[in-house]
Amino acid sequence: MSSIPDKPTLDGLEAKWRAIWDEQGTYRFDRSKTRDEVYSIDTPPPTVSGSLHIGHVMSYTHTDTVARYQRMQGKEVFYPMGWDDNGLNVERRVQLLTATLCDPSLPYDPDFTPPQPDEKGRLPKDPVRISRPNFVELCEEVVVQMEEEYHELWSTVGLSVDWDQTYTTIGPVASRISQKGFLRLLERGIAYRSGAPTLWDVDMQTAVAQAELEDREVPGAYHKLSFGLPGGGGPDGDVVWIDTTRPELLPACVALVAHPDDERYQPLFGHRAVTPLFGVEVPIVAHELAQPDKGTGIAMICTFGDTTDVIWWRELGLPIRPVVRHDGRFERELAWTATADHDGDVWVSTDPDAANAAYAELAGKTVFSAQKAIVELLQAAGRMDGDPRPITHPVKFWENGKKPLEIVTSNQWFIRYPPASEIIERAKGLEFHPEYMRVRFEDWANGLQGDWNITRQRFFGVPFPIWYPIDDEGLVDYLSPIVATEDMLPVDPTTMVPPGYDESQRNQPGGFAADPDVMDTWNTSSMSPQIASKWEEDPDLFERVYPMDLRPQAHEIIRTWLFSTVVKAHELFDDLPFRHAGISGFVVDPDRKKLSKSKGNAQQGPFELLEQYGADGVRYWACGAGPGRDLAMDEGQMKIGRRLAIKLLNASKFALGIGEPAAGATVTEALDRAMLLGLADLVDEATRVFDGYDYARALERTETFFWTFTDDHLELVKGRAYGSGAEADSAKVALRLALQTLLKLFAPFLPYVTEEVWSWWQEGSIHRSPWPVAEELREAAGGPDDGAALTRTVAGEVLSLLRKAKSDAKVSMRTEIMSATVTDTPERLAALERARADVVDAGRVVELVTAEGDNLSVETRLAEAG
RNA sequence: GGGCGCGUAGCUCAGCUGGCUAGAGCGCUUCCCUUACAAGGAAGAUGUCGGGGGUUCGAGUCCCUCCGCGCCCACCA
Repeated sequence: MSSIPDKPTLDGLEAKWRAIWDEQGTYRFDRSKTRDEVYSIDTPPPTVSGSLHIGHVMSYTHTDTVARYQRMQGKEVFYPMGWDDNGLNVERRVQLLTATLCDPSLPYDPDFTPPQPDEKGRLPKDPVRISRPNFVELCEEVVVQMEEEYHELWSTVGLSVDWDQTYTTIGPVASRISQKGFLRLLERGIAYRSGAPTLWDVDMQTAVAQAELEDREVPGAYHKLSFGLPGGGGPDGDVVWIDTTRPELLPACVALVAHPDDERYQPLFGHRAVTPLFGVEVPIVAHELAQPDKGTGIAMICTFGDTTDVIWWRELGLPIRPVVRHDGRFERELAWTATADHDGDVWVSTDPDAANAAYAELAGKTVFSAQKAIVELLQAAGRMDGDPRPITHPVKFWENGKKPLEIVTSNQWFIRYPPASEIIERAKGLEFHPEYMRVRFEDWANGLQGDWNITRQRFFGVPFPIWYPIDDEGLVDYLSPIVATEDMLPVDPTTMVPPGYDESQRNQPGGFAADPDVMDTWNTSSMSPQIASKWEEDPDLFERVYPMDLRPQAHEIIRTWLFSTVVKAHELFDDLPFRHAGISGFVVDPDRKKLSKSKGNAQQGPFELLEQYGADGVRYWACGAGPGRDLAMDEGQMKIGRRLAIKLLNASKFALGIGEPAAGATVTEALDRAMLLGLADLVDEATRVFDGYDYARALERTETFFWTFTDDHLELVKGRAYGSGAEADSAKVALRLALQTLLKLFAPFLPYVTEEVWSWWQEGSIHRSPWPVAEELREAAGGPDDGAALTRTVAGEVLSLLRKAKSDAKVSMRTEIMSATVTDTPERLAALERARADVVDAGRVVELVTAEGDNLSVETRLAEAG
């Protein structure tokens, strides 16, 4: 407890209280508490590759208000912090920051130092190729720097995180848990390895999961090609015209497809067509996904042009003719022959010489160049109708990628999804805040196509605890994995040796080879509840905090993080990983566009804003948006928040400065009772909405009450409070009780200023003090008093009119009113009588008379100015 | 194409299960150094509650429809 400062200020509060909270362990998790006494939060581990922006501050502040509320409600809050330093994003950023490129074939160089920027701060244009261990080292260095930045940011914002409970998604605990989850699913056949068409980013040369896709509108063109129809029977006789945007995939064509009800093509089903240039016979098949109104109504199926091709290929049991390599270029060596050499040979042509000549023009080219080349060939051969017709169409990209995705075949690890209905049913036990966000979860479950590919052909991430045997001829058997045992975890197969082998057998005939890939970052993030609560690492802790109470997160990652976490817990624990999902919106600029650095509309960094408006001011702005709502970037609101904090300082100084009431004093006066009863209602509402995760409304209601409290109540009672006797004590008791309550109601939002004021006159931290109880306020007010509410209303209105008289007369508020005549209904006049002395005092009225009338009016005679 | 959300004063938003003359703050106008606060205070002006129907004694609040904005999803030859 300290004294009340003469000149209260917000300056320096952040540094002061951060240090004290840290030193006193205000937010430290007390692990003597049991699960029912604990409120646990599955904090989103921020991706440390991203640049810090104000959007982070908003959503994390929301979670913090809930954490602080629950703590004051008596819960022991488990509020850890993780760092997502795993995955492609980090890797890309490290490539950019250090001008390096990972080349796994290179040996480790212990003396490597990354390229240094020149005098203009620029890095060399051509990246230096380095080994995988060197690259991982660089990643770890960059990640540590960014974690420090985030820690500083969160700490300034005032997140009540327990900094002893931190984890990283690449650290040994996370790796072990992630790998263990994988091994358990592998045992049950839920994780499996399979060769399948895979969405592939040709730039990064890695597989990409469905959840990471986005559509982009890009220019393309229809090309109308003619296929031969040896038997005739088509609408155009012995040829059939198809439209395609991917003519370069003609050598990969495996069938033509039309809708089963399409009368134009029904005669062709079961017959064969011959591809132009390549002379390959392909079946003409029917499938309901073919759209009669698109192009000519009959399409070529290639392996693979888009995801529809994959569906057709799978459902119609077609052969595969892969032509695009993993680097996005056409295969160099393909040869067509007149007859099949052996069963299943797909490179058979009616005119192999022509086919091989045509393909020679494509071999080794990028998809883009190959398209130009094949158009020339088709036009020269008279197999194309006119020129390409430009269109704009949506194409799938990796959400962070630069080039359209290709679909290539490759061996990958998958996790089998349960049926959508099963996941949706499981999620019924999860409360969404706001509830309407559930549809995004369910839409995603219902739209799933195929299983979850968790393999990434990258270097920085959690590796698979897997090796593959090499036979005596040196061939790796990728479909017979050697699995690590759980006691070996975490495993890096490139440096560790599988059971029963020794290092000398690595990459040798009869030996073993490491799985070269790493896991999808979401495969690890999806176990954040288990990682934070240290599943099977610290069973005592796990018991106390798992499953979690709250998963806070942004709506954009419902399909990734939320979905995969629910699926993992469903499979591994047969339960939900948390009970509530608090979904936050975005920070948007005034044009409603998502705020981001890349669009150049994020002008001020978060540290500058925190410096300028204070953490409390920024938090006030952040809490202007309820769950799921977007929030406009608005420095004006931060300014208001700062002003509110200053007002709290001054109002508190005043209320406390009047002095303490006599021991045993009670609240007797109508205005005091009414104020406390109103406050009790406020407590009820704030509690109710907080329980429903509507922190924004709790703040708004509290703020509204507070301004009325300072503008009217304080003005009305200040004269009486300065006096002595029971009436003065009534005011003092009520003021102190109200102040204590309001500070607590504000504490989750404005942790610094409320703690500062609390420290003037109370022991301990406000953030560990109990949340106010409405009934206690009602008792202090002496029980219900319906009339008091009217007294409060009428007194406030009359005071306002008295002030208006002075304002209209352009005189100081200190000017005396010689006489004031209040006209109103008898009932309201009676109510006013209970506060007559307070109104007279606050309005500086010499003589107050009343007259009955229909509605409120006030006539005044002012004293002479001067 | 399907779905979700939003559209209330110049700006940012309240308005819960329909009910007395539609609210707050910012901004704006006028005024006030009043001993909690001039990084303040008082007072004031400003709204066809997106448009059109409907239910109802009564609708910003419920139903239908249209328009605009945002987001999510989509099998995109």
